Amino acid sequence: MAERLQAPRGTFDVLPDDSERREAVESAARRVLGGAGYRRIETPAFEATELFARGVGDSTDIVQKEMYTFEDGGGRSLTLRPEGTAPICRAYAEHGMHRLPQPVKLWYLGSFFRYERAQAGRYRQFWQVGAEAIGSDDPAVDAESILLLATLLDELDVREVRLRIGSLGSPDSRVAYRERLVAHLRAHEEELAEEVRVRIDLNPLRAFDSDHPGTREVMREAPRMIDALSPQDAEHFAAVRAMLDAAGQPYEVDPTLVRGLDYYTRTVFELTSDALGAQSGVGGGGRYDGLVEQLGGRQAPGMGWAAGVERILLAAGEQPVAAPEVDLFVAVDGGDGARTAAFAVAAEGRRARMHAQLELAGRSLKGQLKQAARVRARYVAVVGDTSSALRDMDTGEQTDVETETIVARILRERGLGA
RNA sequence: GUGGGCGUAGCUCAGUCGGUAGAGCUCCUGGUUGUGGUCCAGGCGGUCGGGGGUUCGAGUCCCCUCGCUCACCCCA
Repeated sequence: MAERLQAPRGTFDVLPDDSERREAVESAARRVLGGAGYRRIETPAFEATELFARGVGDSTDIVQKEMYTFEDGGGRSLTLRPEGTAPICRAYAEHGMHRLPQPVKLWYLGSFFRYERAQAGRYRQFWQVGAEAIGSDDPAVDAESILLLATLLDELDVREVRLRIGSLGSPDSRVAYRERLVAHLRAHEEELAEEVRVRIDLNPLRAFDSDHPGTREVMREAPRMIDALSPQDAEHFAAVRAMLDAAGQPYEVDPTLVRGLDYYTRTVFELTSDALGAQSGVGGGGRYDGLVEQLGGRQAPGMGWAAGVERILLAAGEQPVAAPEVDLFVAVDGGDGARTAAFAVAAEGRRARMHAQLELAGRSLKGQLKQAARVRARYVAVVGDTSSALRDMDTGEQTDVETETIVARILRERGLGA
């Protein structure tokens, strides 16, 4: 035998037994997001590398080391999409969606790619469901967006969910704040962890996440973004919180909440589940008021989030899905004539919109009955060379019938006929 | 990229001090009832992740390597 190939590291097959639960995520997303006026969008699986370099940010881990980048036959640098927001902003600009009633509300479900070491809840190809509202900076957009994700997770029975929110301010106050933070870190450089020191200029906000004792001590005294918000940003944040309060949505304000992508402004949030392992983030997002413009469109504020399908499934309880019922299983008890006749019976049943299955493996009659029971068939037609029998699998009753009348009989008995 | 754990049939696993590979489940066949979900019997199925070494002999010991997995990091 030749060497057996495996799915690449960090990827997985969705087998039939798993696919029903994933479909439940999709239909819940359609229900929750569609119900709020979001419409589905699909963008390409790969994009110009430039899109992510500019949109996500050069200093991010995603751009620095996690992208699947390749050159196509025409010498263009392309990248398998590592996230969904930048492509959607690109589409917004490309299709002139600023002419539509604002905000334009879009949702998506698809797979994304990041070159990382796989672990529980983290894969190289993974699926995300996401929502973006572009074209309004109203705090109601932020609150509604957050609430929609919380609702979606609730409907999918994701366990032990916690919501944290914060605000990063707008670019100018963020730049000023950043300078103060860097100065503070510089002043205490020798007390910081090595990896934090290396990133002082690249991404000083990361220092808040460190669990290094010396660093934590330094960060206790560090200036916090949330205290440095401009009056307008502080007001925006307060409005978002007031609306979450009004909706009865619990949350905690996390002044150190840092998201790993550069485009965020103002509101950021994260939903985590304690039912998960180390990768406890189920979904998160925030506002990105400068992104569309940065990608060459006209200025348009935006707000959105993404949630990991695998993590949703991991954090949701096991929910048994009932196997679908089969109306008719057509068994063969005879030679070639019987086989052909059986084929015709199954075909006729399907034309009558019945769920009909045919014996396809040359099993013994006993084996065929076993198979019929396995697929939860309601009736079994045992088709012979000259005559046939129809068996009710629930009652065990079996009657001899003309082969040609099998489908009509079932339709009559089940009340499926016209 | 760095650590820890683990790699024996499709799946879950056993394999004693190194002696030449087993169970349960699944699947197929037959019997029990002329044809199902019970029970019984049988069958299919494994280069013991791969390579090298020690040994008369390695699934068992040593080295290397690959893979899976959890964690760091980061995020969905």
